[in-house]
Amino acid sequence: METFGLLDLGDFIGVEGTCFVTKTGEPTLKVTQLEVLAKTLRPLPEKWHGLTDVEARYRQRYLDLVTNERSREIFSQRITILREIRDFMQGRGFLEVETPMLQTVAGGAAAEPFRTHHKALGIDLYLRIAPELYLKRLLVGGFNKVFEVNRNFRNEGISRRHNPEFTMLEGYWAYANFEQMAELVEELICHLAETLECGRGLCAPISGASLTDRGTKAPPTLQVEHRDANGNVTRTINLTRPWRRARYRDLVCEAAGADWFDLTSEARRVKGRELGVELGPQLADFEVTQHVFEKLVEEKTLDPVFVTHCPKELVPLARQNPEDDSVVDVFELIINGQEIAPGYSELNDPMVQRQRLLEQAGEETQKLDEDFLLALEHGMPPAGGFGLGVDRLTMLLTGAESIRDVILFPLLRPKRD
RNA sequence: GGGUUGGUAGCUCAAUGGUAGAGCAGCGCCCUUUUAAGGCGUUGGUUCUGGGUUCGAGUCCCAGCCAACCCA
Repeated sequence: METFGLLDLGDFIGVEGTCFVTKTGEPTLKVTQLEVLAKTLRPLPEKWHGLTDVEARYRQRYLDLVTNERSREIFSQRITILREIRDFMQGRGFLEVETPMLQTVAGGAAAEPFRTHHKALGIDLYLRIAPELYLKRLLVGGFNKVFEVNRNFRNEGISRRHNPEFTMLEGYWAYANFEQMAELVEELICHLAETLECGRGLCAPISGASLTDRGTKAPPTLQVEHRDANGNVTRTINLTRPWRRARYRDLVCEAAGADWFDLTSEARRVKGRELGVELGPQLADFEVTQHVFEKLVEEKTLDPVFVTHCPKELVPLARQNPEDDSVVDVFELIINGQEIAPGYSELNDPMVQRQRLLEQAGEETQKLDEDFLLALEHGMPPAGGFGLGVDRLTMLLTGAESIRDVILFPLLRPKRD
């Protein structure tokens, strides 16, 4: 019994005994054997306030998880999301595949890669910035429905929305187009939202997001509520289907005036600045419009919108629209003020693809993935493709304000002392 | 990369330029229905780092490190 006093909060112990209820009604154990399984040397953070220092929460995630229930809950929801993504995609006949993380050419996106080196081969390799070019090789190989959910690496800045390594879902579907991909993404995200609602009884949110399914009468609604630390709803995002589809051009006109595209270049700049958009002097016309789009449409859009018919300058690698060659057959899904998922009718013409990649590579022809182009020359079926950032999706569904709150060990600058 | 804010005990936070404190945790004793928190007592500090101003710096100034937020 003296040893009991030597125990500290945080020790792991094993006990044997019989259960009983005290006269005050408290269920308890009459302990006959007690064994220390592990001894703590350091005290846990205070249990009432928990660990609130943001830096400590990220650097010593284990303390955050031990102390803060909300944090455990977010990661549990993330795990559910990943499991349900796989279940959903496999249920629709997509094969989950694994493609190289180490690539000789970092293709499939416009981003700065991380470089590493293979000793035995004596060559530099890149950590992938996207799996796209390998998944398309699989389309050539006859895998008509494939997906991969795994890490991408981009050697760029760190922010509330960016971590250098992040988890991406990409899916490709032969003989489908971007509109069918939009449908698929819409069903997938709604499925995830509904599933998290089901798990609610086990891990009811204290703060952050909750999902409500209001009313059994038509039309049923599906909403995500984001809450602050006091549990007050700060934002409600309506995920009820069907989601809006709108053309890029129409959305710009809604925000900046129906005559936007009739104005002269100069008049557009003036009007853009009047509307509060900062516009540098060197911008091309399509960039001016894009800035207006980002500030006045994207950032203000809470509920889901599939933006279609985007100008080809913005998405140079996509397939052009058959009726209007100034726009491309893609969608950008916007929810909660940010891009969540792009989708494409994929380019499968090897000649056009080579030309576009050459233009993109410019002087740096070593960036040309000849092996991928060779694969296309063997014939890739027309296909729809999409990408979905799992971290940002988790932020949306859990109400996390920072990507660091949905990544267990986000990259921080190391402490020196 | 630029701007703003912050960094004090294990944790949460105080401290007009004038002896670095409190609550919780810890430790000791007492009490025994204690949904964070029963009572009394008590230990605990390179105030992020390095310079400077000053009789005197946690506080003011400069530089650096780390972080958060905003902007590019």
